[in-house]
Amino acid sequence: MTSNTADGTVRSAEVTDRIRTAIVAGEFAPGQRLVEADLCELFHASRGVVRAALMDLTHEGLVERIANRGARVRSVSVEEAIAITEVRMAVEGLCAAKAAERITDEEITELRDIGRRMQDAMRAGEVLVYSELNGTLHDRIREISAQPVAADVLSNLSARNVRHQFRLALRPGRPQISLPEHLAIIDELCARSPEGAERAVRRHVASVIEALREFDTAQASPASGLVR
Amino acid sequence: MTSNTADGTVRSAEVTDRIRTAIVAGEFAPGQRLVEADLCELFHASRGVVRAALMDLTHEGLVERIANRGARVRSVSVEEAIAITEVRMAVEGLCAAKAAERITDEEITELRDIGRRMQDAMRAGEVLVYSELNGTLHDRIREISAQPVAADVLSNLSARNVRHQFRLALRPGRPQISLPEHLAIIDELCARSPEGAERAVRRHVASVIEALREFDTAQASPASGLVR
DNA sequence: ATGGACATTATTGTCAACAATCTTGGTGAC
DNA sequence: GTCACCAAGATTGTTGACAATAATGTCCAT
Repeated sequence: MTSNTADGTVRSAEVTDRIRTAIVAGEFAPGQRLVEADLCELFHASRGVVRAALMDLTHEGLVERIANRGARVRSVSVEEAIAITEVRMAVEGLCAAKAAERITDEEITELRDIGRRMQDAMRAGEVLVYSELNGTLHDRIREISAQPVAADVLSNLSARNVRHQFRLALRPGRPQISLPEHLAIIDELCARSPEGAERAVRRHVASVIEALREFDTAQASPASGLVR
Repeated sequence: MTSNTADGTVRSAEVTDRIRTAIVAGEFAPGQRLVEADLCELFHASRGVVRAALMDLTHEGLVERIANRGARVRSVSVEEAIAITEVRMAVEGLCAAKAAERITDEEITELRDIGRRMQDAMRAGEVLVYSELNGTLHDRIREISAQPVAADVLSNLSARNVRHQFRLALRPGRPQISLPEHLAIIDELCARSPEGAERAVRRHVASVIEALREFDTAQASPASGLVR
């Protein structure tokens, strides 16, 4: 049951969600123009709500708008994905440090459990399960840190990056690299060491950046340097 | 010459700017309700543009909106100001590190010049000049770092914090504390030391947090603990 | 052919009216 | 007196129509 009105039109938040989903899922390709009238027809909504949705998504960094010239799906270059991840590294480091100070005994067992399940998933080759656990781990650290501003910033940053994030997770060999890093983060948190946790998070995200860079060149070189 | 239309109504961006200015200047007090109809009359704009402006400002963190219940000026508690500043610390640390890697010789002389002028301003007791130089220093570091995402996040964070930032700068004795910290940042940047610059920035922002905390208790205690 | 002025079209920006929703004050039953 | 309920008012959410703007195509002079 959606929050549609009786006549089949949808509310503002719904339209925002649906456009966001479509962008994240790749149904709207990066760079594609988003003409308000088209979206109205597609979602059976009025232009007002579509406009509002586009404004929201612009602030989320998923859509790019130029005055009087319309909106388009923002295409995040690898370069920008790296910049986003660099900031994530700084802020997640902060979260980890704060989480290490505040973590409770129950949360420690919870994180250890997540770590175990990540190991299992990797051994079983369950890439998607691993990727999902990865997400919950990062989320839980945010929550434990009790730093609402950081959580806000991070949710914004990862929204922009979903595409790269996703493609990266599916890279063969990637879980093998990131698993020990994740386990190290969990260890430091459970040892209640703020400095250690921050260091571990930074090491991890630095390795993500490294992988993004490799991904960039790996993509560019098969076309014998003509791309970019 | 503003971007007004012939009949005296104003464009969307104008209204956003004017509301933002009014909030930052304190004309709209924290917690004050912002009724769309009132703002329409005040700025001679239609409700559509006022709504858009409020949405923008909501994303900037200056305004708080609850569905069907309207918007109000977001009141940033000292607690939240500290959280904001903590994130700023992390991100500005990143900027400083990157800036130290990229800084040119011209920029080094420029920063040294800012440092000298800050010393002069403090010796002369010119608090406002000092405060302004403080702002330009932080801005220049951002620019030199060439980290657009970090710049984005930071501009958002400081927009939310203007009020506390301002009150803090006017505190007697504050420049005496922060000046050496600023000079240390400049020194590390000019020495092109990423780690040193990040450390110096963190030390500085940590001292800002400390000052915010003191400010909090200094405000609370005169009322003999009844506040909070 | 080419380049510039002009009309055309596609698209976004703005507005005022209407609908939905929440708050507030009152009324009556208990 | 207090609670639930309902009506009235205030305020936000939505819509479709209209205005303004930028992109595109056309025509004519050179």
